[in-house]
Parts: sequence; C-alpha cells; structure tokens
Amino acid sequence: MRGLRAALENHVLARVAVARADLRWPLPENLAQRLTGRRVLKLHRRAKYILARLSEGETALIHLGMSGRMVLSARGTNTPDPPHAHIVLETDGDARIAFVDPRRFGSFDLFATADEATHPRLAGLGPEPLEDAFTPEVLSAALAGKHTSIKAALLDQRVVAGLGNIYVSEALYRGKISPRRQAASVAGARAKKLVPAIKAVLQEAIAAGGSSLRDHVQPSGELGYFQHAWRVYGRAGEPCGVCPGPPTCQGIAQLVQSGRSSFYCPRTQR
DNA sequence: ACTGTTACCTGATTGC
DNA sequence: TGCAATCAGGTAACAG
Repeated sequence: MRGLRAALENHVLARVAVARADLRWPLPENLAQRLTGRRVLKLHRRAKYILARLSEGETALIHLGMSGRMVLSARGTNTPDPPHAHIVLETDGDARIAFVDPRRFGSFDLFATADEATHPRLAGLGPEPLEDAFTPEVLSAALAGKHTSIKAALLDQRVVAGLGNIYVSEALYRGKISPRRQAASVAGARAKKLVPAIKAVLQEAIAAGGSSLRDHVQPSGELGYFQHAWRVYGRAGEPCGVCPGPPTCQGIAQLVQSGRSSFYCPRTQR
C-alpha cells in the first residue's frame, strides 16, 4: 500500500484493463468501465486489505491473497506485463500498475464507501495490531474462552487483524509462548509480553519492506528484506540463537497446526 | 456457536 | 534428466 501511494493517490485512472471475470470471487460487473475516469483520493489499509477511496463515493477493496503482487512500471514503456496480470491500471500520472496473482486467491471489489462498516469482508475484523487500542487487555479479552491454540487464534482475523502465518510464528517466538498453548491461557503476564512482540515484529517487517518469498517484491521492484530477519520461520533444525544447543536444546521445531506450519523453540517458548 | 478440515489455484522445490 | 508429489504468504465454505 505504501509503495502504491505515490503512483495512485490524487491521480485519475485513465485506462483500465480487466483480463478475466474472476479472481477468488467474481469481479464486479463492468469493473473496467466503472474504474475508468475515477480519481484515487486516498489509499488505506485494513487488516490485509488495501482500500482505495475513489471519487464519486466508491471504494476499491483489494486483497493480494497468497501470491498476489502489484507491479509498478511507467506507462508507455514497452516492458510487457508479467504473466497473470489480471487487472492493469494506468494513471494520468504515467504510472502503470498491474495486479499480478498466479494463484488467484486475491480479490478486487468495488463498493459504496458509505457501506464500508457493513461490507462482509470488513465487518468482522478484529483490532489493528499497531494501533494503541490493541492492548494486552484487549487481546486477552478476545482470547478468553477460546478452545483452540494460540497459533490458530492469532491467525483468526476476528481476534486481531492482519497477522499471517509467518508473523504469528515470529511473534510467538519473541513473546516466548508456545504455538500449542491454549489461546485462553494467554492472559496476564503472557499477554503483556505477546502484544509488544506482535507490534515489534510488524513494525520491523514494514520497515524492512515486508517478507519476500521467492519472487515476491515491492511495487517498485525492490525485494522485501524481512525474510532475512526471520528468527524461527522456515528454520526447522537450526539453533534458535538464544539456547546453548544440543544436548540442552535441539533447535527450532516445526509442527503443523490447522494445516499450516508453525516454527518455534520448544525450550524457550512455553 | 465453535473448531478443525477442505477447497480454491499455479508454480517452485523436493524426492525418486 | 524427468516426472510426480509436496508445499507455499489466505480465507471462505463446509463438516462435525
């Protein structure tokens, strides 16, 4: 979202090409026509959604899914769009923005800005983790009574909005909490530790330009560099960096919870 | 109502 | 080298 601001904010969408009828969901009817000529007033983010406030009272709601990315280039250059460029926006500011998403788990919706509070994708979302209102008390209240693991609970966007599989592992490592721990037991001192751990992981990741797996990149083409800062994710068997190593600690463990890999240090995370 | 599993899709990597 | 199996940043729909 930050990488798109300069190209989009206060620019008019001069030309829009939509290459197919659906991504994760059917695309809005006549999407290209409805976007063409609109001015992008402001870009926002809510959870993992990019919201583009448009003129004439509508908002575009964009999710990149697992494999989605925005590819920025200058309009008029003859560089072809990459494969799977499903939606291509060109602005009056000479920018070309391609929504590229091989797996098509992403989405693009257009709705009346006035309906934002009731949009089905947005209505149930939990608090933004980087806002001051996300406190240990708020988190433990959301976790109270949950009969599931803290790992699954933190992935639940109704508990806290915007954490994904990588950052949950990283935050639990920093908070010294096992991903297997019952969610409801993360309260008091544990919640007091976990909330700052979540905030720190996200802030550092944003500052580093995000996590790039394989070829995932910033709109500018720069790679996100946070993957170099992963302390546990993808590091099964490696020493955690805190423990003395064998025989005291066997290093970072991997387990599968609700179909997703968790990485953690069984010795320091309880 | 709540929880865990499956399904949606392509492409890169791993293992035989 | 080639081919098949496995796995991947998410989340909605489904089953129990």
